[in-house]
Parts: sequence; C-alpha cells; structure tokens
Amino acid sequence: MSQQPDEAIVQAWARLVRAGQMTMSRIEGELKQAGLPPLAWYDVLLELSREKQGMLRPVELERRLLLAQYNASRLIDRMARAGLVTRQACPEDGRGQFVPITREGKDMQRRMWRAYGPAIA
Amino acid sequence: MSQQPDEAIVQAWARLVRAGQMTMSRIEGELKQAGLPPLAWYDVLLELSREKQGMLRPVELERRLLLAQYNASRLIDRMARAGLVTRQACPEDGRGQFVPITREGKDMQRRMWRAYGPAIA
DNA sequence: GTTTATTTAATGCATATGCATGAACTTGTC
DNA sequence: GACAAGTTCATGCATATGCATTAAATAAAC
Repeated sequence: MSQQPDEAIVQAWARLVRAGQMTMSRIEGELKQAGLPPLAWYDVLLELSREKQGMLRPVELERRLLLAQYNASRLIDRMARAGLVTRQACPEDGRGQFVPITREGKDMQRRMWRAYGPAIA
Repeated sequence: MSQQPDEAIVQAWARLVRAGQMTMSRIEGELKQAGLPPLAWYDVLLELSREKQGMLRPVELERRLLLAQYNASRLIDRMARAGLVTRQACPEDGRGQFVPITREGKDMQRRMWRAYGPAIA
C-alpha cells in the first residue's frame, strides 16, 4: 500500500461507510415514526437485559458501547427520565453506581426489537 | 432470510458499521489535532474543486453529498465564514445561488488531503 | 496516616443537528 | 397575467454532542 492511498479507493471506502450510516439513519427514522426511541437506547437496553442482575456500571457501558463518558452520563439521564432505567448507588465503590433496567425498559427492548428486526431487510 | 433476522447477525452488522464510524471519527480527530476542519468540509471542497467553474449550487451539493437542506445551508455558512467558499447570486434562478470555492478553499482541500490520506492506513 | 495520583460521574458552555416554518422566486394552469 | 403549486434557501427553537472542568471517592506512595 502506498503512503498516499489512491483517492478513488478512499472515496469508495467513504461511500461504503456512508451507506451504512444511511441505513442506520433510515432505521432510526422508522423507529421514530413508530414513536420509539433512538437506536443507542436499544444498545443500552440490550446490554442491560443480558446481565443476570439486569444492571451494569456506567463505566462498563462506556467500554462495551464505545461511548464517551459524558455521552453515557447523559444517555442514562434521558433513559432514566423515560423510566427505562434507574440509578442506584454502588455499595463497593462510593463514586460509582449501578444502572438497573426497569420492567418498562425490558418491555421497550422487546418492542424496539420487533420494529428493528424487520427494518433491516 | 427470515422475517425476523438473527440477532447475532444484526449485531455483527451493526458492529461493522460502527467500526467504520470509529475510523471516521479517528480521522476527524487527527484532522482537528492538525488544526484542520472536519471531514464534511473536505467533501464539499473536493466536489467544488472538481468543477470546471469551481462552483456548484447548494441543491447540487445536497444531492451529491446526501445532505439535508438545512445542513447544507449551515455548512456553507461556516465555510464561507472561514473564507473557503463564497456565495454569489445565480443569474438564471433568482432563488438560487452559486457557491464558488476560493483560492484559500483550494489550498485547504490540498492540505486536508495531505493529512487525510496518511490517516487512512 | 497523610499526601498525591487515578478513577468515576456530572455539568457549563459552545457548537452542531433535526424539525418545522417562512420568505423569495419560478413554473404550470387557467 | 393572475393564481396555485412547487422549488430553493434561511432560520428559530428544541435537542444532542464535544470539550473542559469539577466534585467525590478510591488507590498508591511515602
């Protein structure tokens, strides 16, 4: 591979990535039209619902979903305001917290999956 | 393919798209660190510099770069404020305008490419 | 055990994005 | 040519994002 890659190849690659983004945002649109929250929420709900305890630390969510710290903090804010998760203190670490999924959260995760799945095709 | 695609496959696909986004944002970061503007600016500059007249209508930019109308409008705003493009009235259509690239704009396009290319590898 | 460094989370501020609307102009219809 | 419909572009407002900083706690060093 040359130091300075071919412009055409770069363009093609960029277009590919953008195609993926378009698909994503199309799905976002369908979710929104169905009155459902954005995809990032689904990722969080899925991660949480997979845990035996149904909860994770924000730090762990950041790592798994590759979120910036402030991004995670605010995402949790909104989801908590929507009643899908809650915050609770973390006994073994005074700074930290646990973010358990609520019953509504689980319901939402299922509803989103039903809308999400078909939107892929 | 089933109506309801396999969750694992969807996850894999989503991860792929996200990987592309990460690469993109890594490049964005390198550009910013080099004091250069975001990638979207490069796309605009490239399109404009390819034109014989060095200019395009906003509408045409929207089509080519898949930008929302308001998005294009504001992107042009910022780039004009930075002196990379200008706005000029469109003789054959009183509503429209042309957006010619400036000399600084062309310079910037080259500078960005020199930073962009190596960042791909 | 006190001091220093590191980790975890929240937030103020500037900027960017989405959505809805508005203003200016062109085109087609009658 | 007057009128309705469509096109092109800008903008107010709410929301989201990035960056830098702060607060609170733990861990590490001495």
